[in-house]
Amino acid sequence: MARTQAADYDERRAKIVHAAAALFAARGFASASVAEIAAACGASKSLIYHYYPGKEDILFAVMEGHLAALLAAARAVPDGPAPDRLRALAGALMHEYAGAAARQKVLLNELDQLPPERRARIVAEQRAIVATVEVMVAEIAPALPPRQRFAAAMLFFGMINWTHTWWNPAGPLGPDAIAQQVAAIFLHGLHAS
Amino acid sequence: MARTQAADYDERRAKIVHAAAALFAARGFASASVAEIAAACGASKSLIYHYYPGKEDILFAVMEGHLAALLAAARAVPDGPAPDRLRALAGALMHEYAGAAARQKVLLNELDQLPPERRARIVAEQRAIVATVEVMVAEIAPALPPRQRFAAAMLFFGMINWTHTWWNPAGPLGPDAIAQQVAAIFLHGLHAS
DNA sequence: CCTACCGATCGGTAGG
DNA sequence: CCTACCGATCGGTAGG
Repeated sequence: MARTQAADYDERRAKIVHAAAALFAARGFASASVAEIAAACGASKSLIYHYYPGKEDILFAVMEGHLAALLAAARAVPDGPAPDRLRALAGALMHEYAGAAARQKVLLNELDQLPPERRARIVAEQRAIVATVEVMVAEIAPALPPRQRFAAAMLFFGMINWTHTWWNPAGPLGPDAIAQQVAAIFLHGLHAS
Repeated sequence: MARTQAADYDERRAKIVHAAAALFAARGFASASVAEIAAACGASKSLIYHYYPGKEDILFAVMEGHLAALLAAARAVPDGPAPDRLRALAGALMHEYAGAAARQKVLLNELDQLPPERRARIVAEQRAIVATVEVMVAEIAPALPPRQRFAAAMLFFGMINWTHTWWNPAGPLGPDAIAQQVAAIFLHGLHAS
């Protein structure tokens, strides 16, 4: 039987992942050192290695945790007509990004730093979210050839995901304002295609 | 007085920048080594340092060269009604990206690896291209509040720039097909806003 | 334009 | 004899 763990085991893991996300976002995965992550946690490097077997495992934890939140947000979109679902998804994603800018940036920029197997798992989860949008596109624009359905879905994610380069969640345009503008452009644009 | 230079001086610099762009795109700036760049050029590490004072200067050259091409493409868009200019710009950018996928990826992913002054210069050049789209937006949707004009322009670039994550230039959808779809969605979407 | 190196710092692990 | 953690240092490699 396993013996007792530190009472705050999960809390500590979460703190490490959080600090790592901020560092990886600011300086890049390869440039940020484990020593910096440890310092940001007020702990020793050995403590980090007690909780994670390696630096790369921390990167994977950052991405997996963020993707799990995105998938949950996508699944929480209520049933209804496709345009409503798309608006709801845009809003849910923008709200998720607003509170997780660092994790979002890491997910988008550091995928190549993962070994093939783990990268494939992340990509598969991303594709699951994309697939939900492809279904909406098929419903909104039935005349669109299947080949362009995927492209259309990716143009939607382009508008949404690119926001991390220019959008300030604390600025005058909140997550809902951006989500509405994205959904409006996409829905009217698709309909006219 | 300056002594003579190698006859193929510019050619060699271009080769270094090209090899570096491929390496930086594939492994990231921090993870790619100068030794790898040298090997890709069939040269020694010292040869690289003869042509560029440091690794970061090579990164800057990759970005500057690519942005110069993008700016030239943007300036080559002929005068006319804003919708026509936007369609032409989308096509010009997609054609530029099609032949420079590695440079495009480096420009989008490694900006943080540049020191503040140089990063500011790159950002300023990017903003110049964005400004041309803001002018088009103002012409297409005069009712749109100025504050949302910038956001709309960035949503356009989101669709365009995000293509580097999913689009295969050699696939069934060529640069013109993507550009047309982007322009159609954006123009119809904006008009209805 | 190369080989031979340097100061520094990396990710990861030893003993206690 | 366990888990949780520390100070110190390992072998190897980075940019220059």
